[in-house]
Amino acid sequence: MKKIKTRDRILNTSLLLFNSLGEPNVTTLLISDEMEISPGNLYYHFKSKGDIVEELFQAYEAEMLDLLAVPEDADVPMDQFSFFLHLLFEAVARYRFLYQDLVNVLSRYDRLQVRFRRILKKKGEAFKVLCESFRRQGIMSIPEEELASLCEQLTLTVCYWSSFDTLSHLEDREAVDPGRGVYQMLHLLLPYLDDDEQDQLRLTSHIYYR
Amino acid sequence: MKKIKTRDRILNTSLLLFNSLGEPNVTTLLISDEMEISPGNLYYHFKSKGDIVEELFQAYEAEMLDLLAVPEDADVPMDQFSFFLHLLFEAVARYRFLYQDLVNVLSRYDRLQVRFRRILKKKGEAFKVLCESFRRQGIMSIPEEELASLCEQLTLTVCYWSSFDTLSHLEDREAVDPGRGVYQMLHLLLPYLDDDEQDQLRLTSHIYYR
DNA sequence: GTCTATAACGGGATAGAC
DNA sequence: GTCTATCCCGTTATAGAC
Repeated sequence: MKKIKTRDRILNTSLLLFNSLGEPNVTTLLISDEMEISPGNLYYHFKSKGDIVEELFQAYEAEMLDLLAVPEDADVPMDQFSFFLHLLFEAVARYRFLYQDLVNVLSRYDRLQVRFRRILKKKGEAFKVLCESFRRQGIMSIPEEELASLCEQLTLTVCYWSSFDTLSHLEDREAVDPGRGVYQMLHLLLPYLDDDEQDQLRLTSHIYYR
Repeated sequence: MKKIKTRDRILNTSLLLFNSLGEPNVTTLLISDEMEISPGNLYYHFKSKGDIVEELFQAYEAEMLDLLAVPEDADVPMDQFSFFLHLLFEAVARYRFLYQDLVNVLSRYDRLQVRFRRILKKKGEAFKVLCESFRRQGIMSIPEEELASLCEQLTLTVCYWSSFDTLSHLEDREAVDPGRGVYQMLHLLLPYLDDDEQDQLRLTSHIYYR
């Protein structure tokens, strides 16, 4: 039974509160209050609120870059792709405070902007690589121009699905079932797959739809 | 040469500043400063900042509901649909401050939430009606379940495309060319259209791509 | 490392004169 | 309708004792 360092508790509590209330609505006072430590103590560990945000962002960035390191020339089967999507949505959900107030957060902590853009770009590239793998395997056929458009659409959907889903179906900012996002993403691919693969996917994608 | 009422100037200036700097970053002082009136004067016309936001929202709501009143049983041709999309994106662009900080704005002015949700729902329904019109005309074929998914995707894209586009391609919060959004939306329909219509659309959609 | 107290600042909003 | 002056409050951040 190991005692968690205060510094880490601050990070955990902040992430929790940011995700449920939205980063702009969470004050340093609220964080320290929730943890039952003094505000001064919090500022002993972090010199500013922005530092907390940045450190959380760094963790997010690391997880994402790790996940997005897709091998160029592997033949990825469809079910592995679904799994990949699932991990992606889970990572996004864990740091959903970033996405819920994306423009706002990036405008106030502007050093994050370039880094976020880089991740976004990597997402698009990962989708490109994966679709090309599907094409090589002969289970997907799509004209070049439509491929670009599709990858943009996939990238956009990873970003905004959970906000959108919360907005249109739920009351609060609770975590959303990542499955619905995966389902939606798979349906973007669906029309470009060959017939066998389509039927297969129609059957399996229901697993994801709660 | 008619003189514009101060009240309206406040609304115009606010909208301008909200769109370019983000609503959370715009203080009532900045608004009055920009107009070269006193802060007190601003508060003579509006009893709070929230009232300004609400009135702008109301204008947005009116425009939207007007636009979304799609007749149930009309046979809408594809190029009219494109035009509809264009108007939609323009309306969104005019009030982009709402979308750029959507969760944040809706959480701070919570009376807007239900109303925004209602508009969102109407968007989805409008797309449903339009797709069904395409089906009736025999230019589109899509299974029922995929149709639901497609309409959600269209709704999501109307909401977030401009934020996404700004984020991934531009520096500031300037207005985005609505054409790219229309292009992207049309590409979502593309795979479900019959061959003739697809070829047609591939040709015309280039108009929209800047 | 942790506390209490408080400074410093900014933004929303009001009072009252003109 | 418009102005100036000011209040009030929440939030970030620091100082200094324990």
